[in-house]
Amino acid sequence: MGRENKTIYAILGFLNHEDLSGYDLKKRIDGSLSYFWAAGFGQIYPSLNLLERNGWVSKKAEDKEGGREKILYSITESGRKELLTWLSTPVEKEYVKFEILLKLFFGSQIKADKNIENVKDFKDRYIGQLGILKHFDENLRNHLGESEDHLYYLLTVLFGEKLYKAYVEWADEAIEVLENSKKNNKGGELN
Amino acid sequence: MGRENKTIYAILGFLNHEDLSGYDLKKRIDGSLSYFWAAGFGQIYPSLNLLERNGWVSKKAEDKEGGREKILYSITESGRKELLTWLSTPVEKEYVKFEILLKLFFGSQIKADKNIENVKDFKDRYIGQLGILKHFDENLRNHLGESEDHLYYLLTVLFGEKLYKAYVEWADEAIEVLENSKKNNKGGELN
DNA sequence: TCGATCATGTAACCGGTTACATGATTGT
DNA sequence: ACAATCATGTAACCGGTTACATGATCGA
Repeated sequence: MGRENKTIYAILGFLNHEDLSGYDLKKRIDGSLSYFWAAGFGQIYPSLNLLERNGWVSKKAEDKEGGREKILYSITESGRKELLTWLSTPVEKEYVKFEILLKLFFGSQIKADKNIENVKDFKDRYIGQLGILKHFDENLRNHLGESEDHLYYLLTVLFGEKLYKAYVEWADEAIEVLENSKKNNKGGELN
Repeated sequence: MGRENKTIYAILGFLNHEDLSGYDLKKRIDGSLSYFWAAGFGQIYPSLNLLERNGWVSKKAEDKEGGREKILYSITESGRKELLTWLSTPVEKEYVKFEILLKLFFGSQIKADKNIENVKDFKDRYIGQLGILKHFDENLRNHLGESEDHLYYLLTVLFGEKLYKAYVEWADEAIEVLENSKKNNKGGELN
């Protein structure tokens, strides 16, 4: 599972820009990281406590006329140092699980058409996602230069586009291979 | 986290071919699924117990002259039914976390060169993996037709190749963008 | 009035990882 | 003699998800 709570770095990263509450952090994460790094309240609030115990963030209740109290967190100097250290550390190997592949690996046990259907479902999902990413992409390109950050945001979007395109291309190939295998039962011609 | 232990289907899938022990299952998984679905002993043995409690597998001690006892598991009729049902069910949305993107998202906080280094590390890892997959690919193509299974195995390998190629292509683009941003500080020209 | 949003948290649970315990056999 | 492999498991722990509890404000 990666053995270390890296969501704390997502939190530190945002707090490095501005003071935020747990609720705000959730919105920031949902709005920009969620495609490759999601987090729920059940993880954010405990993580904030952990960060505070480590002295990497400090909290203060925001004065607020009316409404529920809001707790704002600020990054500390040692928190900023921790963030920068982590940013400069080489990435660990990612660990990915693809249910679609687990299903296909044992696919000979069911009809080819069923497998094709599963692959099509998979494909359609990412065609939809590609459309969303395209908007992000265009938006970011229009605002490049306003802030150096946008360049980095764009790099993450480019990754998503490459990734989802690879999914879709693979799905098309897989569907073709499976369609062929229905006709010539002896394994189907490849290439 | 996906909310359901899908590793049991990896186990059922292999047991559908032949009776195996927990130890054997680990080797099967390491040898063919581990690129997209890993499992340790600490998960396999408890999962086998769960499968048995559900009546999806049955166990029998294998007679063995000398050496430690070996427990062989066999899939039951209801286990086979469960496997086939799952195989025919549409895949759930996969949930992937990319630490490299989390780092890059906040990349403006450190030197461009450090980010480039991180991306290069990422790239090199997958260039290596691509070499390994190429061997799998060639091997499988040479044995297509021997069993229908090989066609399905090949589809999972094709996925890996597409995926890792996408990683590498993105890395090259990202490195180029970051190199450019070092020269023209105003965000770097894209396209 | 009613649902959405703002806002903070806790508890139960589950999947998965790591470390540990145990001990025989086989190959160098 | 010693390391690797065969072989089965347990316990502690951790990251993460889901559901629950609570209550105010704001717009339709």
